[in-house]
Amino acid sequence: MLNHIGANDIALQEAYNQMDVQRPPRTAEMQVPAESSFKVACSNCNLRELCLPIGLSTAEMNRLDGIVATRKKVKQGGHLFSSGDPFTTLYAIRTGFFKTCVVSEDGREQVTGFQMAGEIMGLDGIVSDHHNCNAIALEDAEVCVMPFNHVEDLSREIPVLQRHVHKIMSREIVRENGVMMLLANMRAEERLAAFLLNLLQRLHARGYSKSELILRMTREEIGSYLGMKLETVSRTFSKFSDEGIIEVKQKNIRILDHEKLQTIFNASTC
Amino acid sequence: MLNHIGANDIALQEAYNQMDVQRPPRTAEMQVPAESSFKVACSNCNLRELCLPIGLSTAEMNRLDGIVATRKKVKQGGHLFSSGDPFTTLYAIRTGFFKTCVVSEDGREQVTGFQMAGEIMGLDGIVSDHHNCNAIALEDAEVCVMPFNHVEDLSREIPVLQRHVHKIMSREIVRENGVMMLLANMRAEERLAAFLLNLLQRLHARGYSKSELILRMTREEIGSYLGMKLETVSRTFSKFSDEGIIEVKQKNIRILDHEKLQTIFNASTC
DNA sequence: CGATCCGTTGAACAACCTCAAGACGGGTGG
DNA sequence: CCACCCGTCTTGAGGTTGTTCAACGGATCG
Repeated sequence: MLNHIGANDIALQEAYNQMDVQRPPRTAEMQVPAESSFKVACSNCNLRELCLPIGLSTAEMNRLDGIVATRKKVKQGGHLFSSGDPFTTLYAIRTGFFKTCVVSEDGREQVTGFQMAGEIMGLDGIVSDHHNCNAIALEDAEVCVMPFNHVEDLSREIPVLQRHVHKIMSREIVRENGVMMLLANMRAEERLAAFLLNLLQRLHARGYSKSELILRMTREEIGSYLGMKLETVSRTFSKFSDEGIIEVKQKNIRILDHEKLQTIFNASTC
Repeated sequence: MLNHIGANDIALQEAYNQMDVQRPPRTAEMQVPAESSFKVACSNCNLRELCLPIGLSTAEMNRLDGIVATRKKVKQGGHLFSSGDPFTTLYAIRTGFFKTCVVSEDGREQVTGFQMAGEIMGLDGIVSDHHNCNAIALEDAEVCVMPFNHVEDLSREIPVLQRHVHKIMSREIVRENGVMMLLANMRAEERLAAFLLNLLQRLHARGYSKSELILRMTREEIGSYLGMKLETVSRTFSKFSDEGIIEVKQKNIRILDHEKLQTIFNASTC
């Protein structure tokens, strides 16, 4: 059930359990203009198991290297793409953290997801050739630019890639099914527990601790995603803290009782 | 915005405006065993513009005929597939009406969508090779069975089909984004207005009236989809009725003031 | 024609929201 | 280096929406 709101790395969690990468501190020197870009190769990217299918031959891998046209840096707060922009490419996150959100005519913003390294963005644009949401960096980020025509061309020649693309889209559909369940059926505490567990799972798959995390988004953004007001998010954090389940220090969260969090998440009998 | 919760027929609405098909009354004779199936062809199916890409050559069309292995009838209340079933095929609805729903461990059911003729079901199963939701017929139905391996094989040879498959999946992602917005941000009246307008739009695209519809689902199923209790659904229907916006006679709904419904849907300033 | 499911309505209640005030922390400029 | 400022977060009090529980009416179907 947790997987329903999970990211596109569920099956790969085990493979990454032994990783112990720590995110390097961001320094001023690393912040280059948002539009700068340069050539790269997937075949020696340490995230390739997150983005690409497994079991490719060397020849196929070499062909796939061409799938990433360029990389692109986005500074914190910058838009990778905006609703209404023409759709031409998918993006794979190399570093950084994004939110995607839709905005209704009357200005209400709905965060539809949070994305981290190895996850794919832009799938919403395929149906209408225009993006349907905003993708905004919550910290300085770098993405791989994958022209969709090229993805399709290669998919026709590499069945494993074709299946992989289909799985990524299907996974997003299933994730959103889980969010619907969360929004329609769960109470505030269950939502927040589900949110934290999901983030922990995805971060753990990337080599981070299971018992600590840094929230890259504000309380308001969490609230938007979970269908509750920022005050309720804050109160629920406080409640968890009072109960000794977590320790909250601003954006730093330490998990003290993972099991209890799981129990809250599973709670039907409230 | 309405399109966010729309079905996979948005772009085709205009093409179908002139249709004037009325659903034939269901009789006992039409109800055959759920498992019966037989061969058919897409090329002369009157729903092909809803299921299939436009602009195919005759040769391509002939190849595509083979995409539907069989048809399958499902009786009201029957499961087309269930969560956990091995995934092998997609389904296109020929006649009838379905709901898809996920069930959490603790037994809470969440309706994730309602599907009608020309719409595709089963995309949720691709990611894990197992279905992730239940698809249940809300009236006697018939679907086209399309083995997914075959869909993929043909997609590799017919780029237009490949793109079409991608669009269908992207459309589902965008639809669910809209549902998230609805669940997280809207009040009961807005949700129900959005729901009615969406159904009307999709039915209209299939030749039905813009001012009348028959609900194939119960108040509870509507409530599940919209994240509210059946009592609230009923009360909101009554409220709309009192205000002269609609006329409610059990499952029969007549739209008296389409514009007002639209206004409620758009209402930010409540 | 009775059983059952479905829908409607009322009244009390709870969860969450709204509004408001104040605390904290990081960044900036003097 | 310190003071200030702004965005963010926390907490309280009171209000509102939607839920819960319950009873009843109506439709459908064997």
